[in-house]
Amino acid sequence: MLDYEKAISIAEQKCLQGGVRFTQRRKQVLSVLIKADAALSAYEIAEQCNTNSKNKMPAMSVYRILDLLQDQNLIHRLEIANKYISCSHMTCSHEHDQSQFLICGGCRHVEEIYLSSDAVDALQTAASSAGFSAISPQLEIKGWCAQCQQSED
Amino acid sequence: MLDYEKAISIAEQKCLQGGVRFTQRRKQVLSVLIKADAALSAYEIAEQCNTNSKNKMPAMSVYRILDLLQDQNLIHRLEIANKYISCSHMTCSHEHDQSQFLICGGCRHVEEIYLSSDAVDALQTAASSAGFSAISPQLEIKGWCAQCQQSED
DNA sequence: TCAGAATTGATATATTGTATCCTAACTGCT
DNA sequence: AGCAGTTAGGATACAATATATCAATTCTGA
Repeated sequence: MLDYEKAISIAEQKCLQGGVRFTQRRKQVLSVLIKADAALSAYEIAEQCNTNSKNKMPAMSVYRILDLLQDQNLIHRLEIANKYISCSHMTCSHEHDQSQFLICGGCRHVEEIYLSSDAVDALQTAASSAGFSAISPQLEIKGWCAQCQQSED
Repeated sequence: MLDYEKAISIAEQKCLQGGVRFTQRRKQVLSVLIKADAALSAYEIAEQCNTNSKNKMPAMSVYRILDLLQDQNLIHRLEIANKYISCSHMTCSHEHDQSQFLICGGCRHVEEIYLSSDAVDALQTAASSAGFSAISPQLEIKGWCAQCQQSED
């Protein structure tokens, strides 16, 4: 899990750089995601916010804030799982332009992995020969986690 | 695009082998997908059915039928796009256990690609070292198609 | 302080997908 | 053919995810 204090201060910086404010509402949403250390749906995030605080967080606001946090590269949206996760590279100083996620088809558990550059290159090549000129830097791969694999037997 | 007549007759066989009936309703849904030669949402399929025929096709039935067709390996569900596409290997005689789709983040256009076995191996290796014992045979990759790439400029 | 921009609130609605229960159609058996 | 059991489809309700819109509020810079 990310160092919470560090992550928040970096988020603050990134928002500043991006010309947007790091408001209480936005901090609240990001905090939930960092502390959860797992992929959560927008409505799960809203629920979390509402148990921790009396100031009601509507789902609508969560979506807006998630969009913004994504623009600032602070979180990722996992399209296969319909969930959101805090960027594990947030506190790194160097640049990362590739993130790969394994998503369990059974329990929807999400695991971040690191592909070899060869594998990434192969994907890029296949994509461009199909007329896709720029593949997304984020790859989602569906699989079966060890636990769900077992219970299938 | 698939040879329609051939595809339908193969679907009939596969259903027979699978111990399920290839009813008119199921044929209707599969026909729409084959003829569309593109990825369609469940509701788009229902709409298509309803313009071609007077016998109303409820979305609920479409979902049920899509599930079944998927079990028989006649169609694929694209989770990133929330759409369905007829299996382009339906009329092949040999086995295929890998399908890879490129999905445009802009227009949601879907393109089927073929990855080298090296690339697939790399994915498998990365997955298993993360505790995912069996990666899904279907890979969805998000990117930007040539057209959407242009209009971004 | 005040105007304009950014942010949030509030409400409605679209889209995608499931749950449930009942009816209709088909199949295999006698 | 007639019946019992299974499979398939219809109908309705609703859950989960997401977007659109407009008004109110808060912040920022001049």
